[in-house]
Amino acid sequence: MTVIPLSSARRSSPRRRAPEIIEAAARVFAERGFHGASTQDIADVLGIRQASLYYYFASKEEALELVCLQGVAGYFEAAKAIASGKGTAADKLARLVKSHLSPLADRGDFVRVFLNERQHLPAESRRRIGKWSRGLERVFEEVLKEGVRRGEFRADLDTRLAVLALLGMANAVAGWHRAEEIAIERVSGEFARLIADGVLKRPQPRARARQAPRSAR
Amino acid sequence: MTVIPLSSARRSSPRRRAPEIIEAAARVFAERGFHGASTQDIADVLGIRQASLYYYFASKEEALELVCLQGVAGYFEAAKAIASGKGTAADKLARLVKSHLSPLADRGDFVRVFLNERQHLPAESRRRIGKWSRGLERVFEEVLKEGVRRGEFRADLDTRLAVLALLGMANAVAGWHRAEEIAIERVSGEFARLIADGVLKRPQPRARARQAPRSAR
DNA sequence: GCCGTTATCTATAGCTCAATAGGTAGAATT
DNA sequence: AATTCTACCTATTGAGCTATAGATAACGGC
Repeated sequence: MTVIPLSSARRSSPRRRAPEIIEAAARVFAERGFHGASTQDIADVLGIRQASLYYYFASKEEALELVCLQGVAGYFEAAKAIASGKGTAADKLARLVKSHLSPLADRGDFVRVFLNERQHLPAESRRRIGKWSRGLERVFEEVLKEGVRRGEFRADLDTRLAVLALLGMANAVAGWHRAEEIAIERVSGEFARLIADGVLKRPQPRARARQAPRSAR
Repeated sequence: MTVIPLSSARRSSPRRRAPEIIEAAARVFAERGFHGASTQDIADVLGIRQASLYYYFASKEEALELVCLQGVAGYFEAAKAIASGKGTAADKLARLVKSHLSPLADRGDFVRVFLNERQHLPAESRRRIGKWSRGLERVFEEVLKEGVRRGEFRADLDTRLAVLALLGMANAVAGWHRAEEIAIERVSGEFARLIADGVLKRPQPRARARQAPRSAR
């Protein structure tokens, strides 16, 4: 018969030794977009032939999924660890921002591809990956709600909109942090301050009352 | 000879009656991205044949440029009018945000295409269009600097980073304002508040000292 | 009632691209 | 030493896409 049942099982295994290949894909996808990039472009980066790529992935779309997966990896876990840890809500928020921006330094291409190209994933993997995003939003929003409950944050804060604002602001960094020559550490700090205090100057606060005045929990 | 000098001059004129065509292009580009969309897709939206599109534009890239132009149109002028008008810096900032978000309501597709696809424009038109962006950033930054000078805003504010944060936050709205069912008016208000005040609750300010305590100018 | 213009159409050239088939040199395994 | 596996290669197919060429139907002006 025409069946070669091994091949499909085989094909999914040798991916272990392929980090270079997906890194090249990430670079190319980040630069030209998924549809704007050809598999030839990826091969050129690696110095191999176009067809040789198919030893490492079964389709261009699978390559995109692998890149996107590395683009979100760890975000949720890191955020959850911070949210369920110690500290005031304001402290947690600052640390969330910092932790959210730090991957830009060492795998910016992956993050950019996730942010800009995930829409071109086939429906199924898009939904699978989308869950991480929504989970992350939930973690951020819970910290905001906690802050409101504890009286640290404004009672009239729309936490949903605040999350979207915050993530929009943070994710946009991926778009310019190369062109602007500035360390992400610096950006994290400034953003945390901006989110907490805004731009307005206050009639200096007598006591720096950041500790929650309400009862525990 | 082989020259048909009329044709190229002709080609650029009948565009007057073509708003439907670029709107269809905007919709398709917004949905699938420039490279992910085919001219066939655009024709399908309009119910005409693929080749007929070339009566309205000379190339797919020109179509993208036309869409992008409508995606930025007016932003700079509106912002400049606000910046050079009356009011406190905080008021101006709030109005800038509102004016920046309002085009999303009636030409969201154009704005989205400008934001996400302008990178795929040919170098020349990309640079031409990029000037509007940079001009807009400058207007925003000048309002921020004015606020600092007048003592309305924090003296230690990094105005460049604040602009990027603010625009990142605002531009991200294009990505979700459909899915989240919320009026942009509402978003503008909440964002303006967020930018000014941040999320923190203050030990209630005695006097709502928003008027500049410094000398005029 | 002829003529130019406008807004389409059909047909197709020419190209790029993803993906498959099948081969092979060298390293590792037995 | 023979065999298997790994990491490529060459060659090609077939689909899809942009853009051009040339025809035409409807219509308004003269």
